[in-house]
Amino acid sequence: MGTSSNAQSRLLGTAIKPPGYRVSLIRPGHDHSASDVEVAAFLRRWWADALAKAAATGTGLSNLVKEQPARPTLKICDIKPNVFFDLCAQIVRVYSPAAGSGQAVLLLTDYTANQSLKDEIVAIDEHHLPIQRHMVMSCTLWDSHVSQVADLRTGQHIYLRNLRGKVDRDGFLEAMMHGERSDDAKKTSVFVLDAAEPADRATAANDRFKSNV
DNA sequence: GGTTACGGT
Repeated sequence: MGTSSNAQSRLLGTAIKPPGYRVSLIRPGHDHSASDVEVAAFLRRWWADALAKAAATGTGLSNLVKEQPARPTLKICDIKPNVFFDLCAQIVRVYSPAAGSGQAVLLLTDYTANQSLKDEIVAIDEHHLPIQRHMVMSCTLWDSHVSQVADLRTGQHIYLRNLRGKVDRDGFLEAMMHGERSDDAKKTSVFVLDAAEPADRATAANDRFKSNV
Protein backbone atom coordinates (compact mmCIF):
# COMPACT_ATOMS: atom_id res chain seq x y z
CA MET A 1 0.00 0.00 0.00
CA GLY A 2 1.19 3.45 -0.86
CA THR A 3 1.32 4.81 2.66
CA SER A 4 3.29 1.86 3.97
CA SER A 5 6.79 3.02 3.18
CA ASN A 6 6.00 6.47 4.48
CA ALA A 7 4.51 5.02 7.64
CA GLN A 8 7.49 2.74 8.00
CA SER A 9 10.03 5.53 7.83
CA ARG A 10 8.10 7.58 10.35
CA LEU A 11 7.56 4.73 12.74
CA LEU A 12 11.19 3.78 12.58
CA GLY A 13 12.15 7.25 13.68
CA THR A 14 11.79 6.44 17.34
CA ALA A 15 14.12 8.01 19.85
CA ILE A 16 16.94 5.96 21.26
CA LYS A 17 15.78 4.25 24.41
CA PRO A 18 17.81 3.19 27.44
CA PRO A 19 18.95 -0.42 27.73
CA GLY A 20 16.13 -2.73 28.66
CA TYR A 21 13.48 -0.53 27.11
CA ARG A 22 11.80 -2.53 24.39
CA VAL A 23 10.30 -0.90 21.36
CA SER A 24 8.15 -2.86 18.98
CA LEU A 25 8.66 -1.68 15.42
CA ILE A 26 5.92 -2.15 12.89
CA ARG A 27 7.38 -3.01 9.52
CA PRO A 28 5.89 -4.65 6.47
CA GLY A 29 7.21 -8.11 5.74
CA HIS A 30 8.52 -8.69 9.25
CA ASP A 31 6.47 -9.48 12.35
CA HIS A 32 3.45 -7.59 11.20
CA SER A 33 0.93 -8.03 8.46
CA ALA A 34 0.20 -5.38 5.87
CA SER A 35 -3.06 -4.62 7.64
CA ASP A 36 -1.18 -4.01 10.91
CA VAL A 37 0.95 -1.49 9.11
CA GLU A 38 -2.10 0.17 7.63
CA VAL A 39 -3.75 0.45 11.00
CA ALA A 40 -0.60 1.98 12.47
CA ALA A 41 -0.41 4.45 9.61
CA PHE A 42 -4.06 5.36 10.06
CA LEU A 43 -3.63 5.95 13.79
CA ARG A 44 -0.56 8.00 13.19
CA ARG A 45 -2.38 10.23 10.69
CA TRP A 46 -5.34 10.54 13.06
CA TRP A 47 -3.05 11.70 15.87
CA ALA A 48 -1.16 14.15 13.66
CA ASP A 49 -4.41 15.59 12.29
CA ALA A 50 -5.87 15.91 15.78
CA LEU A 51 -2.78 17.75 16.99
CA ALA A 52 -2.83 20.07 13.97
CA LYS A 53 -6.53 20.78 14.41
CA ALA A 54 -6.07 21.48 18.11
CA ALA A 55 -3.17 23.83 17.42
CA ALA A 56 -5.18 25.68 14.76
CA THR A 57 -8.29 26.15 16.88
CA GLY A 58 -6.56 26.67 20.20
CA THR A 59 -8.75 24.06 21.78
CA GLY A 60 -8.72 20.36 22.33
CA LEU A 61 -5.68 18.16 22.36
CA SER A 62 -2.85 20.65 22.65
CA ASN A 63 -4.52 22.38 25.56
CA LEU A 64 -5.28 19.07 27.14
CA VAL A 65 -1.61 18.20 26.94
CA LYS A 66 -0.61 21.56 28.43
CA GLU A 67 -2.94 21.03 31.35
CA GLN A 68 -1.13 17.87 32.30
CA PRO A 69 2.56 18.66 32.45
CA ALA A 70 4.79 15.68 33.02
CA ARG A 71 6.20 17.19 36.17
CA PRO A 72 4.03 19.47 38.30
CA THR A 73 5.14 22.29 40.55
CA LEU A 74 3.93 21.16 43.94
CA LYS A 75 3.39 22.77 47.27
CA ILE A 76 5.12 21.01 50.12
CA CYS A 77 1.77 19.88 51.46
CA ASP A 78 1.19 17.90 48.24
CA ILE A 79 4.55 16.17 47.96
CA LYS A 80 4.56 12.39 48.00
CA PRO A 81 7.38 9.82 48.03
CA ASN A 82 8.76 8.73 44.63
CA VAL A 83 7.00 11.53 42.78
CA PHE A 84 8.99 14.00 40.68
CA PHE A 85 8.12 17.68 41.10
CA ASP A 86 9.34 21.26 40.91
CA LEU A 87 9.15 23.49 43.94
CA CYS A 88 9.02 27.13 45.00
CA ALA A 89 10.19 27.53 48.57
CA GLN A 90 12.01 29.75 51.00
CA ILE A 91 15.38 28.76 52.41
CA VAL A 92 15.40 28.07 56.13
CA ARG A 93 18.94 26.71 56.41
CA VAL A 94 21.82 25.93 54.10
CA TYR A 95 24.17 23.09 54.95
CA SER A 96 27.10 23.25 52.59
CA PRO A 97 29.07 20.10 51.88
CA ALA A 98 32.20 19.32 53.82
CA ALA A 99 35.29 20.10 51.75
CA GLY A 100 34.10 19.47 48.23
CA SER A 101 32.77 16.00 48.86
CA GLY A 102 29.35 14.49 48.92
CA GLN A 103 26.18 16.50 49.09
CA ALA A 104 24.50 19.65 50.32
CA VAL A 105 21.29 19.90 52.31
CA LEU A 106 18.73 22.69 52.23
CA LEU A 107 15.95 23.10 54.75
CA LEU A 108 13.00 24.61 52.93
CA THR A 109 9.50 25.86 53.65
CA ASP A 110 6.61 27.21 51.63
CA TYR A 111 4.46 27.63 54.75
CA THR A 112 2.30 24.66 53.91
CA ALA A 113 2.33 21.65 56.23
CA ASN A 114 2.85 18.04 55.28
CA GLN A 115 2.23 15.58 58.10
CA SER A 116 4.80 13.19 56.60
CA LEU A 117 7.58 15.66 57.33
CA LYS A 118 9.64 15.46 60.45
CA ASP A 119 7.98 17.45 63.20
CA GLU A 120 10.57 20.09 63.84
CA ILE A 121 10.23 23.82 64.08
CA VAL A 122 13.07 25.88 62.66
CA ALA A 123 12.66 29.63 62.53
CA ILE A 124 14.29 31.63 59.75
CA ASP A 125 14.65 34.85 61.73
CA GLU A 126 12.51 37.45 63.46
CA HIS A 127 11.56 39.13 60.17
CA HIS A 128 9.84 36.15 58.64
CA LEU A 129 6.63 34.35 59.37
CA PRO A 130 6.81 31.79 62.14
CA ILE A 131 7.20 28.31 60.73
CA GLN A 132 4.80 25.87 62.26
CA ARG A 133 4.88 22.13 62.70
CA HIS A 134 5.59 19.92 59.67
CA MET A 135 6.45 22.91 57.50
CA VAL A 136 10.18 22.35 57.04
CA MET A 137 11.42 19.92 54.43
CA SER A 138 14.94 18.66 54.01
CA CYS A 139 16.21 18.64 50.44
CA THR A 140 19.48 16.91 49.59
CA LEU A 141 21.44 18.04 46.52
CA TRP A 142 23.85 15.61 44.84
CA ASP A 143 26.58 15.81 42.26
CA SER A 144 26.80 18.94 40.17
CA HIS A 145 23.85 20.53 41.99
CA VAL A 146 26.06 20.90 45.06
CA SER A 147 28.01 23.73 43.45
CA GLN A 148 24.83 25.77 43.19
CA VAL A 149 24.39 26.12 46.95
CA ALA A 150 27.38 28.45 47.28
CA ASP A 151 25.21 31.44 46.37
CA LEU A 152 22.23 30.46 48.48
CA ARG A 153 21.31 32.22 51.69
CA THR A 154 18.73 31.80 54.41
CA GLY A 155 15.54 33.69 53.60
CA GLN A 156 15.90 33.56 49.83
CA HIS A 157 13.03 32.35 47.71
CA ILE A 158 14.11 29.74 45.22
CA TYR A 159 12.72 27.60 42.46
CA LEU A 160 14.01 24.04 42.31
CA ARG A 161 13.72 21.85 39.27
CA ASN A 162 13.22 18.11 39.21
CA LEU A 163 13.08 17.07 42.81
CA ARG A 164 11.93 13.69 43.94
CA GLY A 165 10.12 12.81 47.13
CA LYS A 166 11.73 10.19 49.31
CA VAL A 167 11.17 8.51 52.62
CA ASP A 168 14.21 8.80 54.84
CA ARG A 169 15.62 6.19 57.16
CA ASP A 170 13.30 7.22 59.97
CA GLY A 171 10.22 7.17 57.77
CA PHE A 172 9.93 10.90 57.26
CA LEU A 173 9.38 12.61 53.94
CA GLU A 174 12.32 14.45 52.39
CA ALA A 175 13.33 15.59 48.91
CA MET A 176 16.24 14.66 46.69
CA MET A 177 17.84 16.42 43.78
CA HIS A 178 19.86 13.75 42.04
CA GLY A 179 22.54 14.29 39.43
CA GLU A 180 21.42 15.06 35.90
CA ARG A 181 22.83 13.70 32.67
CA SER A 182 22.67 16.77 30.47
CA ASP A 183 25.11 19.65 30.98
CA ASP A 184 22.20 22.04 30.82
CA ALA A 185 20.31 20.48 33.68
CA LYS A 186 23.48 20.14 35.70
CA LYS A 187 23.92 23.89 35.88
CA THR A 188 20.34 25.13 35.94
CA SER A 189 18.30 23.40 38.59
CA VAL A 190 18.35 26.05 41.31
CA PHE A 191 16.95 29.52 40.65
CA VAL A 192 16.93 32.39 43.12
CA LEU A 193 13.59 34.12 42.59
CA ASP A 194 14.27 37.50 44.20
CA ALA A 195 17.09 39.57 45.52
CA ALA A 196 17.19 39.54 49.30
CA GLU A 197 14.06 41.17 50.65
CA PRO A 198 14.49 44.17 52.96
CA ALA A 199 13.43 43.24 56.47
CA ASP A 200 10.33 45.44 56.51
CA ARG A 201 9.07 43.81 53.35
CA ALA A 202 9.72 40.26 54.39
CA THR A 203 6.25 39.55 55.75
CA ALA A 204 4.59 40.94 52.64
CA ALA A 205 6.94 38.88 50.53
CA ASN A 206 6.01 35.80 52.45
CA ASP A 207 2.31 36.50 52.02
CA ARG A 208 2.77 36.99 48.31
CA PHE A 209 4.80 33.84 48.14
CA LYS A 210 2.14 31.85 49.97
CA SER A 211 -0.60 32.99 47.63
CA ASN A 212 1.47 32.25 44.56
CA VAL A 213 2.55 28.74 45.34
C1' DG B 1 13.53 15.54 28.43
C1' DG B 2 12.62 11.98 31.46
C1' DT B 3 9.59 4.35 32.08
C1' DT B 4 14.73 10.05 35.65
C1' DA B 5 17.14 8.70 40.26
C1' DC B 6 21.77 5.95 42.78
C1' DG B 7 24.36 7.58 47.21
C1' DG B 8 25.12 9.91 52.73
C1' DT B 9 24.64 11.71 57.89
